[in-house]
Amino acid sequence: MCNTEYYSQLPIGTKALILSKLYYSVLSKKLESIEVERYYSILFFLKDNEGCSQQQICNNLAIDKTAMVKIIDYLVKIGYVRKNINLKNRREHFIELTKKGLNQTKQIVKSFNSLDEDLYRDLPVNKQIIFNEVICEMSSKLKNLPATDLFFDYKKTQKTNKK
Amino acid sequence: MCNTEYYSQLPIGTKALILSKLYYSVLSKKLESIEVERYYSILFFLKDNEGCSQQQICNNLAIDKTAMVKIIDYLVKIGYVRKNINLKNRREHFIELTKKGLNQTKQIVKSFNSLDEDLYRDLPVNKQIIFNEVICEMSSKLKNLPATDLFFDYKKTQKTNKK
DNA sequence: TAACAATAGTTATATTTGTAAACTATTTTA
DNA sequence: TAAAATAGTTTACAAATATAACTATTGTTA
Repeated sequence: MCNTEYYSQLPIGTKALILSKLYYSVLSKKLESIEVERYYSILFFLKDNEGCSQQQICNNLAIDKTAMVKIIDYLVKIGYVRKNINLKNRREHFIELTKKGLNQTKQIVKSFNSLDEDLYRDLPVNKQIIFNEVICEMSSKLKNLPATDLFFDYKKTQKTNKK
Repeated sequence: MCNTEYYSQLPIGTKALILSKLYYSVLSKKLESIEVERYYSILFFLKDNEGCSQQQICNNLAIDKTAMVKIIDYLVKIGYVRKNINLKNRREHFIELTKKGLNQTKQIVKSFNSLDEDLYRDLPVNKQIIFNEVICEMSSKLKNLPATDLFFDYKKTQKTNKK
């Protein structure tokens, strides 16, 4: 037989995945009027971290760097961001929001914040703090456990030149 | 300029998404010896909910039902699950683990549990409880907010017969 | 009870994302 | 200076996501 409210018995990672799916589904609804339908978290991140390199976005948001190339290309195409070579380290590209991108991103940030407020409403502040502490600690613990190297470049190139 | 530890300032949904990515990346590493490389949460769910319908899995794990068809087909093909028509409601298919599937799932459950234990270790029990309360409450709140109907079939067919 | 709506699952299609490998260009290290 | 590491790109393919239309079955109601 099948429980209807099984959520609380699920593993931590599964709970987190479901929470994020529900969250982004609600957020997308709130942001239907915006041109972009995704990449909200990247724009959110860029607003606070102007002139970031692509790799820094990847590291902070756990997104693969080959996926990031396409995302940035798309955001450049629709005029949300600009790409400038770092003259001090010509491998790096600084990513910056354009005026248009910044305007749209302000709305995105507002939606993120209002949704977070909805979720924190009626929740005692000490519980909010503990929730944040715990989720941060868990992510930082996980970063130090052996993983399939999905997002980070931990010596991916040890098998040099295949021949 | 770019912070290296920006995580704590991210929105709730983004934190949850990153946590789940890190979690599954570590879990996959632990389960490298297992034949399947994904669908761990579905097998975990089935172990406690034998004879579930596909729709019930979808509702509980927030997975789209068209994706579920392919996943179940695959799990049937590799001999992990069985599909039986519910004779009391012939639209429904009961999904059950086979002996092989159950054996593999036991290892999967073990890995989930040991990873959760790692994450809870050194964390006071009251914080563990609050974390779970909060994450459950948030998911249940989100289910009651307007969303793009990704996973659930809330009157998707209101625009009848297109003509 | 006949028409209609709702539900469970399927198929088809298109787009996006995930993953791996190999690659250029640049910088760092030995 | 040669080798290794880093940042980003390209290609190719597998898998996930999203939409729409579909069958079969069950529930509702005029």
